Amino acid sequence: MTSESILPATVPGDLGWNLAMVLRGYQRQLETAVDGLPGGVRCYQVLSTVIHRDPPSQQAIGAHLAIDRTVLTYLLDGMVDAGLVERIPDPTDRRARKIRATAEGASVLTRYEARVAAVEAGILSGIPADDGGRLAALLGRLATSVHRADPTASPCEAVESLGRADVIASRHQ
Amino acid sequence: MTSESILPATVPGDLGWNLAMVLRGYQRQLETAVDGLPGGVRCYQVLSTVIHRDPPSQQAIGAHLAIDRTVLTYLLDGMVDAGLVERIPDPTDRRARKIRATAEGASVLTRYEARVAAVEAGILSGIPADDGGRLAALLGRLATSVHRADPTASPCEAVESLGRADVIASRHQ
DNA sequence: CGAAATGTGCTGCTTTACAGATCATATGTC
DNA sequence: GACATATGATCTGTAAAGCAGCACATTTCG
Repeated sequence: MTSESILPATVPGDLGWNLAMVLRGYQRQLETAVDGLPGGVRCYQVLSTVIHRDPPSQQAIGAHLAIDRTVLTYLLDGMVDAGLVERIPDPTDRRARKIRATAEGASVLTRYEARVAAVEAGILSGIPADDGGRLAALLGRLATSVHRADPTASPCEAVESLGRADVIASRHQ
Repeated sequence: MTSESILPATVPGDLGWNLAMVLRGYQRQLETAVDGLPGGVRCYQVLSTVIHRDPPSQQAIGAHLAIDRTVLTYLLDGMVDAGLVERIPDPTDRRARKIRATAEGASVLTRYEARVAAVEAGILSGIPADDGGRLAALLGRLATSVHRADPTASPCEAVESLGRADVIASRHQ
């Protein structure tokens, strides 16, 4: 009862509706923004994950993005065919395949990241700029907490602890 | 370039990842919370929409919840069979079917709303309480703006303007 | 060396969403 | 009033996506 006051005047279920509405609008715009990539939005997500988080295996990618292993297989097939990434046998564990971005994959990602950033800014432009920043920051913290409580997302916990400031610096040319 | 500063230190695509992560954790918990309803989460959403927003037709429900007309048909079939709602020919336009909740449907919704509210509070408990409230409020405003910019969601614009304070009052017993 | 465990790829099944046609009703025009 | 067109709902068939299960290669443990 005491925690009721933290919620504004909404109906139970509005949180999910709001999340779904924002995510749907975001993903629809993103679909046009990543037009040309084999596999659509997921291709961008995989490429971004590979470059920015350097996951050790396909399983780590799938766990991070909630993509089924079997789906990831043919998704990566298309990306390999397009020359964006390559499968390299992990020298330390030859069962696993290390997914590494090619030079073209890196340049393609840089190009598309500008579009994606524009889409995100466009979505957030619906509310005042400082509120947009606050929302993005709060959402990031909430996602981290949800992610931590999620039992299925254990493999990328190690990746989570990797530094991110250097990664961000690298994308600003 | 000037709008870059409104974004915190994130990679382009993180907004979508954060949204998807939170929504996925939310919906997973919700699935267990609405266990017993015919149609799962969507049944709850439809029931909540019918009672709280009083949509004039099935089309309005589908547009509001982004449910395809054909899917909504058999989803409502299950709800009618369960005695939660009933299809009433609209006297003003007999092509349309007015979906009205039965007395049992209303009581069922009230019961399940407590569970859903608990899930939402649990999700938001991952961050400080006042931040959770701020996030929910900001997300609501952002969802409204996205919704307004969404051309496919026009039919429920009229419903949007309906009062909500009375609805909230009624759900507190 | 043998046995269990793990990563990956392949196959088939189930569920789900979407497009098209159909029927009933409403609206506009003559 | 008669007709053509538009809209809401339902039904049918098709396409896509996810998931469980099996198979193969490789690692790790006993």
